[in-house]
Amino acid sequence: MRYWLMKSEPSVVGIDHVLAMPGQAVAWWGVRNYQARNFMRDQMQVGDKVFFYHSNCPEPGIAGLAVVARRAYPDETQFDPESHYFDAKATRENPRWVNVDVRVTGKTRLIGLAELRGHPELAHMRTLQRGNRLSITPLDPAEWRFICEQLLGLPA
DNA sequence: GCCAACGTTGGC
DNA sequence: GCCAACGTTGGC
Repeated sequence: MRYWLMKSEPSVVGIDHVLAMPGQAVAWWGVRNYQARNFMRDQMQVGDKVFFYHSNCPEPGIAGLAVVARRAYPDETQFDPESHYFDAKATRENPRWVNVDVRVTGKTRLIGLAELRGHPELAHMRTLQRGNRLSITPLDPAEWRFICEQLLGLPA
């Protein structure tokens, strides 16, 4: 079981959008970075725990809890010529991009970036590192536990 | 809108 | 394989 932080832009898919979906689950489409893709393809398992992070918005930060609900499978948007995420080099036989499904299990209070940065226990979180742009990053179990227990008052 | 940081592309 | 040019991310 692994722990992840996954970024989404709330103007595209925010946590409230996902909560309104059937099963409160969504395909994590649109990832076009190889490192992030490889995390989904090679490491993410059903049941892995996820912080749902809102990025590129007025209040960036952790907005909710989620789990991986389906293992990686081809991202449909790569095959759609109308999509911004279309990839001419991807084929059904040889897909290049994958996504997992993520199911939101609950909203949390918003833990903003400044607050996250303020805790020495989280100093090594990948998302907080200077220049980091990865939209999917692994978390240490200790980091997960700290955020759940100390910042959210929830059992980890 | 700015811009730092990083990733990708493509000529050589 | 190098690396300059360009594109993207994402906080501010």
